[in-house]
Amino acid sequence: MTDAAKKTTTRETHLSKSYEPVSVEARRYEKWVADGRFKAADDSDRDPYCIVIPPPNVTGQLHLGHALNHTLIDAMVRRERMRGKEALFLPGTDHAGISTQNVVERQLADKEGISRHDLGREAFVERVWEWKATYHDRITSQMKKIGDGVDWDRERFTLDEGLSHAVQTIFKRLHDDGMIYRAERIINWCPRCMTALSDAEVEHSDDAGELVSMRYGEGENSIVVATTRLETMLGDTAVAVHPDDERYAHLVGRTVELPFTGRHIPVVADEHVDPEFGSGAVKVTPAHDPNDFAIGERHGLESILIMDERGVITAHGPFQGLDRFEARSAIASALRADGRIVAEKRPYIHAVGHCDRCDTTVEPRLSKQWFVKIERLAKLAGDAVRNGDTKIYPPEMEKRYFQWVDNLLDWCISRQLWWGHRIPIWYGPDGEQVCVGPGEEAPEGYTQDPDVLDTWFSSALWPFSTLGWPAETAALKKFYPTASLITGQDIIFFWVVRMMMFGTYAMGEVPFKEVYLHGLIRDKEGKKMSKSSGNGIDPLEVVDTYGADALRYMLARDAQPGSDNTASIELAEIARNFCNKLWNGTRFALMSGATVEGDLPESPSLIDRWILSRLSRTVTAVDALLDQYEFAKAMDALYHFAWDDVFDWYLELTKPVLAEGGRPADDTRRVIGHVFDQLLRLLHPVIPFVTEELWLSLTGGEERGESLTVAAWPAAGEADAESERLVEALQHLVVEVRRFRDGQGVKPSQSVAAALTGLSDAGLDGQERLIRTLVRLDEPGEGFAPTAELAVSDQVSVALDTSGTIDVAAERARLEKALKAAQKELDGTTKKLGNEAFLSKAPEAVVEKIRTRKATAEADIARATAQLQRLDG
RNA sequence: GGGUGCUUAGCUCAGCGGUAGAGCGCUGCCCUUACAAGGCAGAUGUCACUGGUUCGAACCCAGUAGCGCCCA
Repeated sequence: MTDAAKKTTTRETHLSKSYEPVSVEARRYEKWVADGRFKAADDSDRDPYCIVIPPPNVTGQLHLGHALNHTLIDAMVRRERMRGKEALFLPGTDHAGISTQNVVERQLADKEGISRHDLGREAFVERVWEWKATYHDRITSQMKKIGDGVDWDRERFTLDEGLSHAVQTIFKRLHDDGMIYRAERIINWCPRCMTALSDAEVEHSDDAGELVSMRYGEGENSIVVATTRLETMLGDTAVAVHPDDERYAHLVGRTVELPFTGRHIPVVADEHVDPEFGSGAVKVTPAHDPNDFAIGERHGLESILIMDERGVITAHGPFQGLDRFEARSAIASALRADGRIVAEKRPYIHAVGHCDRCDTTVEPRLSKQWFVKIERLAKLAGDAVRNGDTKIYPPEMEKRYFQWVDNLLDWCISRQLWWGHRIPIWYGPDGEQVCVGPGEEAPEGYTQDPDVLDTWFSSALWPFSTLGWPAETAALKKFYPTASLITGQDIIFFWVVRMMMFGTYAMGEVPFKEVYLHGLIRDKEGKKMSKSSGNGIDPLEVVDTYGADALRYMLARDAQPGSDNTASIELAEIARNFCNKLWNGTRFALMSGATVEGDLPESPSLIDRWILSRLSRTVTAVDALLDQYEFAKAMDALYHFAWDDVFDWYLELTKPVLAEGGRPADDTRRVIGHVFDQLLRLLHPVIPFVTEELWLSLTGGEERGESLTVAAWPAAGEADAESERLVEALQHLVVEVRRFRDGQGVKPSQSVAAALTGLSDAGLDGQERLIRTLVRLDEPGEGFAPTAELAVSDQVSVALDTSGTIDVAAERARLEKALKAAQKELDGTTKKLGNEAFLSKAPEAVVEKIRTRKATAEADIARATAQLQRLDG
């Protein structure tokens, strides 16, 4: 810290020879926080710009997907802060009901051999809070390490007091609006987590099972049904056929005997049966299948639950006490022994639902749960996007949004867990039921519903509960609706849609004006990264090895809207190399006396005009790209401006000027200072640490309490096309000479005598000395005897005295290659221009362009040919 | 099964109607006092396949094949 202060106060370049992130990052981050750089004010005159964090699981740890997400959010917010907005990146975490409870239960079992029931609800929840405290510190320190510029004073947790109040408030409001109800329905049940799940928490995969066809009943009174879930037959209460299916018309209204149970079940006619599938007859298990439940309701069938919460068969009979999968094979054997199996298809690939937390096969199960009526909310959420109140980036993602939001079923929100927001419904001794709002007391003698709410129920309030809702806080007024939501496209259904529903419902206004859905992180094989498949790259390891800036840069430069990121450790190295290059470029600028003091020169030199023009174009491009969340392209533009234009050309071009000294050198020092000042600003949102460190060295701003975090974002100036054209000509000349030298095996350090002609015709008056220095061409001296002549362009040619024989073969090869390329170009353009249809139908501008290309090709050929002849001569 | 996207240089990806591009990798030369985590120069492609539209197709249309994702 004191070292750094010394560095900047002396304004000298005590920067190390290469960038060492560890020596910079933690120190910088602490200072930013201490100086309140990320704090947003509720009462400022500045326009608001707020993005709320997609809250990570408080007991989880950051993976690369989080790092990508945070990088993009942080970059957007930092840029807006620099643009003078009241910028807020609001942090927090969620309580992740199921997975957190799972983890703590497992730990209790492993370490103490007890279950949550042994502890009891209160003590168990107490334990989870302890667990939460530990892991909360881990995840926040990770966020600090990757440089999240969040307002820590506003950090929220879904289970904290304010947010719990918000949950209770909206529950009560929805309840009183008739939009929350309790009903017996078929829900997704996880027999391992022992709780209901919402549709979104079920993942379907195509699994290999078996399709077994079996016969119910005997003789004329028999019917064949097929199933992949044999065990459910114990709960069958009917067989259904299509009403028009003549094969079974005689059976409708009669009963067949259900094996093992002694029950006689009716054959019913139902239009929803597909007569084409299997035998055309289906078994009906209303308590264990949503379609069968619907059939059951239509025909007044009994619903028989045949297993308990763990998936163990409870139906009386030989299979009682077996797990559902054990029962499946036991039943198969028994049926086979009975001669009832008429066909078996194995493997039979079919979609099977799995719990997205533990991968256990989900059991559809009749159960009494709480639901949110979705229709009105879904319409609000869908219309908000249709109306353009919220804009989705990339736009293709809208389809996926509508596909979900327009086909939503009622949302099952109750969970049979202890960790979460307890449902604020209380039951009276005589079956009364009241919803208790915030600040209200349940009547004496009532007991509260034991279940808790789906975590996403509270996450859905996040964009406004975190700002103080339901209180009409200044923060809420200032920052709602938030500017944007940036999140992975995999949680569009869990989270984005639900925030849209609750936001529009509770606030009457969308929660965010834009949504940017970024891709997932994959490994080099295209697989989704995960800890279980062992292909994960730990972002914190990347930080330790290459620095947070390298991590952020690597992620941002690969973030293309609509496609996933392919991460590999090599990308981190590339990113680190860029940071190092920037470090050294700036170090050189400082050593050259670059300054940000005073006005820019009134009449800058050609190369200064050129770099200022390139800067202007870069600012324009980066702004346009970032406005569209085109991070990869913005980074590409910055990369090329920095590396190609500034480091490879501009700095090299300034060296001779600086060596010359005098006023031109002073002017250029000022321009170098400006260019680096602006470049560092442009890069700061993505690579905040290295840019801050360098910028403070460049400007000496630390002692004045300055920081790049709050420095003004660059404004694009005018482009200067003339300077760009001239410098391009100069670059072309330089490259041609270098090629020649390289082809001739002339060492870079070796000077060659040369005469340059036609520079003023090419508009490069006054650049001769610069060019000579750059490519080591000495003035022709006594006895100058050119051995080769390079016709660089129509105007410029260079005669070189290589003081000896030249490698004719190499030079000929070089020229012949150029000639061949030009000839190909001439052939192509000549053919086009000889095509009547092309001339009459193509736009004039295109025809003109082809004519120019043809002329250029002709000139190139003439020059190359002449040079080849000279070689022979 | 219904949607939706992808297939371009060895790898990762841009380009989406008018000269095929980038980064990395590769080849050669160079420790040129900012940087070898670097510099200079160079090589590299039947733009998946088959038809069609067009003066002109990597780009538009149709079909085929492979891969991916979402939803059931």
